[in-house]
Amino acid sequence: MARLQKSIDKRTALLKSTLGLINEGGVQQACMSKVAKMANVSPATIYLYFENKQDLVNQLFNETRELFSQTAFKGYDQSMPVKKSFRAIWYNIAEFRLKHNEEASFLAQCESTPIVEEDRCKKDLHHLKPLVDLWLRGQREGIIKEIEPYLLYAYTIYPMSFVLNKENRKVEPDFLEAAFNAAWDAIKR
Amino acid sequence: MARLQKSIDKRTALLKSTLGLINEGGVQQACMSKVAKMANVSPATIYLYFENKQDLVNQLFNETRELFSQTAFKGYDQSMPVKKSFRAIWYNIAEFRLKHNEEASFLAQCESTPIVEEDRCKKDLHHLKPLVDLWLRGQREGIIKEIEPYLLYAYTIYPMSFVLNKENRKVEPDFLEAAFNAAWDAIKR
DNA sequence: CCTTTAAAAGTGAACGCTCATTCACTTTTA
DNA sequence: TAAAAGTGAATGAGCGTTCACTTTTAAAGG
Repeated sequence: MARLQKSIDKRTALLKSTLGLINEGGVQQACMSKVAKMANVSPATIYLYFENKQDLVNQLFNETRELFSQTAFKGYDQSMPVKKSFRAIWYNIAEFRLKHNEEASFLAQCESTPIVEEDRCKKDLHHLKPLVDLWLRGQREGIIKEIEPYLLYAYTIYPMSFVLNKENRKVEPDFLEAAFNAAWDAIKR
Repeated sequence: MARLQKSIDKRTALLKSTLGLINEGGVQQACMSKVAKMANVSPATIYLYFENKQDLVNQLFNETRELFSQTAFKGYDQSMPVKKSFRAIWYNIAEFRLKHNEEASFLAQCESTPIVEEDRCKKDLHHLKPLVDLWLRGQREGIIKEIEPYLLYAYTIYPMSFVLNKENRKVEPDFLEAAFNAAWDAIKR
């Protein structure tokens, strides 16, 4: 049991190290020896937990995006009105960008770079299904513009990865509210 | 004269090869030997035109962004009303994304990846100064929301790199107009 | 409770490969 | 004909990955 926990911790440390190194200098800077050193293990140990480097990066991507989705829909209640729901999800995602800074910029890097293999559904919105459904409901209710979810995403969620970045100054509540209003105005009817 | 032209052509071919390779598989896939082969020169020849790989990538970035700025403000007339000017610039940028597909996705990659050295002004809007000035004028006229240029950019220009991508289906005029309307609605008062 | 023991986990050094860069040399230019 | 441009092969560093080996683990036996 303690043994299992140690194993999990080591795996987590390896993922964390990879995350940090990729954020600092891209994939080529995250070499196996550095990842190993940062996680206080031998390079060979990495191969007990991951098939190879690509597998390491893929798993990091999958788990990071899973964390993203979970945060996005934390406490989401479908019975609320469209705008209120949208606001809740939008702020959840903002919270993710702010609290999990490294994870967020890693995901942003994956979106515009061939780091991760999964090309097929890289650009679809599968991981945001409940949000897409919410938009469709909003469209049926005549609240939201009749444009593709793709566009709705581009003008509400996508900008956050630009706006909420670490090199940014402190993010005031006013700033966040202004950003949310811009997002809502972009897609409301 | 013919000699000078040949020199320029060779340099251009090298930049073009680098662009293509980086887009295909990231910086690590754009190795000097491949760049050389694709441009029909010897690897050693690259070093007649560029100091090293980083210099090659930096120059590619600078010149690509220069092309971007020039396209953005092509035929820009400051005396026109704010919305009309904004529309013209927005469509210019859309044209850039569509016509110079490779250049556009390279720039997008640079924005979220530590490919290029120039960290200082990576995230500022220096290369879009006339647009920022236009926004300020719009704010004075009470047409545009009183929020930072940073945010205005995030909700009007930044989304385009997501929306207008090569793996996207054909871009109809209607689609483009819908995207523009979303952008304008996001920032108009 | 302590010792045994075999499997599991972990290791540092080494291998083979690829890459950026250089160099001695050849070709082109005017 | 000498300077400029271009070259293919060589160099050395760094990478991902493997391997022979050591250490740790925890259940079994006394």
